[in-house]
Amino acid sequence: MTEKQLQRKERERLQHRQEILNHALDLFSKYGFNNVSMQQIAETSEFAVGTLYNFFTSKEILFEELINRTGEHVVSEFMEILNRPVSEKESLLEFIRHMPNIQEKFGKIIKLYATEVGTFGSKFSNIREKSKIHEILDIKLTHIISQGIQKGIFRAVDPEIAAKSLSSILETIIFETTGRCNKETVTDMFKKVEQLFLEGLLLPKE
Amino acid sequence: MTEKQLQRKERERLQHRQEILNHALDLFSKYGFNNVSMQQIAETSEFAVGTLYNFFTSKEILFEELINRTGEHVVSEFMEILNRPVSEKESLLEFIRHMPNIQEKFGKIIKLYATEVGTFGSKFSNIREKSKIHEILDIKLTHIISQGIQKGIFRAVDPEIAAKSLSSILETIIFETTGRCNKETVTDMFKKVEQLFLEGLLLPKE
DNA sequence: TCATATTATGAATACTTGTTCATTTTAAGG
DNA sequence: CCTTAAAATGAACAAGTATTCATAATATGA
Repeated sequence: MTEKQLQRKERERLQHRQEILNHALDLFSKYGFNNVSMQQIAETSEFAVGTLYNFFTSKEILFEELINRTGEHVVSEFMEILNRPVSEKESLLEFIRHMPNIQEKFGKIIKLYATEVGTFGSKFSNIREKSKIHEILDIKLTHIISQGIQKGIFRAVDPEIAAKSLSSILETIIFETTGRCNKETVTDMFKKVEQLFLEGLLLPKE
Repeated sequence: MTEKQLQRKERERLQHRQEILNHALDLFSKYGFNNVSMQQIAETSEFAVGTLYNFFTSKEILFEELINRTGEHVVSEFMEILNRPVSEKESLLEFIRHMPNIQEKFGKIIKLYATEVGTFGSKFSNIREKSKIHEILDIKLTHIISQGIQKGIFRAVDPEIAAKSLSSILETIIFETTGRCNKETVTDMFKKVEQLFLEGLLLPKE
């Protein structure tokens, strides 16, 4: 077998693997880990059950691969935005403004992650640290807000609660819109978060 | 059989039923619907499996009873607070300040509800409208904030997003603290939400 | 104490679903 | 065309668990 053919075979194998992961993500994020059978994943991705087991040694491993692989993408995309050398206010602004893209690209995985790993994480033992979306994001946001307070840009609120507050409303919107709304609606919702979060609720003079 | 004895039997039966529901809530909220077996519920509540089926025709029905019964309690407690005849600002304030009690009494059910019904609600067909915690709460909060804006108490933010924002940070805290933190810690966290949410993040003059 | 009705029991059953593996299909190279 | 290795297949198997039901325990009233 020539070198080129080996490469093609390798590519095809990866392609098939990815196909399975994609369909699994679709199903898991819609119905939850326990409500999707290997049969269903096989049918949907047009392979036989046995084939799935040529790629993944168990259903749990398949799930963990999904989370680890995609989770790291989400985290690195978050970080890329939040590490840009701009002011703390700009940083949060850009973060919120990128949310429609994040939702489009990663809505399903974020939903799945929050539902399965966030709540019953103990069940899955091989989730890599690098893909722990929530923890990493909250730490980073806390740091940014904390800096902003020190510089007198933000009010002296509790940075950790402010970070959690931001990440939880963003997650809620991702939850509610993924697989249901068009991008325009989504963009509009995040725009409103921007106004709410960066301007505050109460009028200064009451 | 005398009248009184019938009443006692009836009371005992209800007592047993409640016992089962209590232990089921404990288990479900810790491990999730699918990760708890009827055997486990039976052992924990010190009845035989068969006895559970004298009270509930199926595992699903048991779960739905739990959600319906307790869900309505949660909703009515929320409403009692939010319907008091005080200003919009006071209303939200009292709501947030009651959260430690809510968490103590209803943390488990709120967690369970969000995890199972909120995300895969389609699986359970008999959840009563009256117990749809999220929907009802968000509508009420939206209304209050909307009123507050009209009266010039609040900034002109989007009321629906503001409502979602508040409810989601409160839910997040309930998630993170239930079964893990003492009441003092919990009270402290909600205090910080109060400051953040009612005073706003950005300084008026920057 | 006995007869009866109600409630509790848990071994047995039925069904779902994750996993395996002997067999078939595919395709590259001679 | 034949050989061979890699990949795909899906029927069969294994394990777990929801549910049933014949039997036992319990309590009531005569």
